[in-house]
Amino acid sequence: MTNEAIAMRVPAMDAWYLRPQAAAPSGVAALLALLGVAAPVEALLAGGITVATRRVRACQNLFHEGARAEAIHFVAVGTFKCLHVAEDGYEQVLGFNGRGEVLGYDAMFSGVHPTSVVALEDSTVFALAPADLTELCRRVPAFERALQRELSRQLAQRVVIANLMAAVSAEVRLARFLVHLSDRMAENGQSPRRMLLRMSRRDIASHIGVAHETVSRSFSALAQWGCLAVCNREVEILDSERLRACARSTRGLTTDTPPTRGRPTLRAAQLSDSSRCAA
Amino acid sequence: MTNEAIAMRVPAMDAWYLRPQAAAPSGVAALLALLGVAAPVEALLAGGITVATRRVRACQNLFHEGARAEAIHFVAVGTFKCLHVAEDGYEQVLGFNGRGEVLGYDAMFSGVHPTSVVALEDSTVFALAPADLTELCRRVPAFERALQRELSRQLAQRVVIANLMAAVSAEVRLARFLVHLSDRMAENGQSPRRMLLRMSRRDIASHIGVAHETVSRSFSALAQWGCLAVCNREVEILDSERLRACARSTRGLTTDTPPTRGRPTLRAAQLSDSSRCAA
DNA sequence: CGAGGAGTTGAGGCTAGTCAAGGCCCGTGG
DNA sequence: CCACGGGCCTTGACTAGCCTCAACTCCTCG
Repeated sequence: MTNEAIAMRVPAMDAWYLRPQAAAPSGVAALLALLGVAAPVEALLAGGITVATRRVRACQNLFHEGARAEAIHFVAVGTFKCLHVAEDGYEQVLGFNGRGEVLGYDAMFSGVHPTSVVALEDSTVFALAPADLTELCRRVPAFERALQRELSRQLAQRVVIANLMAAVSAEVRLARFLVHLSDRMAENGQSPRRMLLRMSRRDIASHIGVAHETVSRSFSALAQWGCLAVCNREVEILDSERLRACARSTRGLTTDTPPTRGRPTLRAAQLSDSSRCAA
Repeated sequence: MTNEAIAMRVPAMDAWYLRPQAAAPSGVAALLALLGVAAPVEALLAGGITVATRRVRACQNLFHEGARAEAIHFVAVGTFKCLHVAEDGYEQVLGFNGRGEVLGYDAMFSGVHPTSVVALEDSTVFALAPADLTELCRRVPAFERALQRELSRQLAQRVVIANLMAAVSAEVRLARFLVHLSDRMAENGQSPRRMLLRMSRRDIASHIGVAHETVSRSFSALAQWGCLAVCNREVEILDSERLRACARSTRGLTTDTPPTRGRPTLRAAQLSDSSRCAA
């Protein structure tokens, strides 16, 4: 209903979206290389499987929520955010995806995308039709294993989201977000210490369930505590152990996490004389 | 133990809730009947597939986080909670599962359970070994479709969790939780208006990301607004439309999507005067 | 050069967390 | 049998933390 309306509102983009764009460079081989899957030559040479390459500009949708799923995508270059739009337009960000990750797998079994995916920068994906996906799984067992590993990760996403949005302080949520991001960078062979955030503060705010100003303040707090160095979207983790300790802390327990001379001026203490708020 | 006791306290409601529901002769036929899958007789007669029946007492684990997954489970009778335990012992509740739902599917592809599952009342599950699961899918296509539908739902879980834990007021979160629960009751052919909650306030609190006292207050608020009648764990939805309107409201909004106005304000506040809650 | 978005920071009000007390119900043990 | 202890739930009081609004800077883009 609303989703159709939203889809209709962007005809120009849809035209671009649906353009053939032809199977580019290497096709199947490039996809398997991206996933780190070694494949027998005969599997590559056998025809019938089409791997399309699609470029998506920053801020454009890879696909819209509610759209019929015609392909499964693998991020080759770039970063995406996965989100759900409420009826009143509020964007709930569900996660961010980078190189090697699968997009739209959650539509494979229902046929309809339950979420929208938007590029955060100019990006490239490989697109594979469901039938070709099945065929590739049959021909390359290692690919099937990679896909199943990815499926496990998708299923585990709810734990990640719950941990990020749990009832803990904003600084802890941000710390958990950064730790998670850092871990994934490490998995991808990139530096887990220096990161360039592709998403806005607002996107992070939606993802961890706080206001975007609070994200900003939490970055400042983590920096003051010596965990981070922050310069706009460039983040360097200075003290990984302290950051992880912060990410581990919950609200129920005493402030055991930032005991180390973190707070230069305890703002809360200064504000203690805030008269009364009695009814 | 305590759950048993509590269940005993509401005999009239339990009689309604726990109505016979197919006394389950055991085996494959019972499992397929549970899922509403019609199967050819020959598929049932052919041996080789073992469907075990397992009883789990209230407050006991069906399986533990980190355990190797040896079977996939289908809830035949009862209710479970799915949770993740943090290092400091904090229980993050990820969801609740009732009759007909699958438990432990997220371990199928990794071999290890990423979450724990605990019975909220004395319950019964069907257990199926992975190999038998595959075989049953092969023999009964309708079962495979049912399983794929379930997989879609599991993948969509992160959207549900994000909506429940998003940055909105506690009353809205609780309303969303109840609407979701009501919808699932309706799907199962049970009354979507009168519900007996099998989980404690604390479990709900963890699930929607607030303190358990706040859950209590939010129940009271929804009752005062005329949405609900609440008596301990017995909940009756008096005004479904108002409850859903409350569930829809959000606290913030992105200036991105709606080019026009139509700000839905912040709170569903105009619903105030409602004499009493007892119906 | 102005417009506008992204990010930061401050001030203040309000939500919800925390602590506490009390009611209710049960199981245990005297 | 009853007293006791301990869960669960509710409600009240207090207040810490976060949301909101607002101002300002920086940067990009037309």
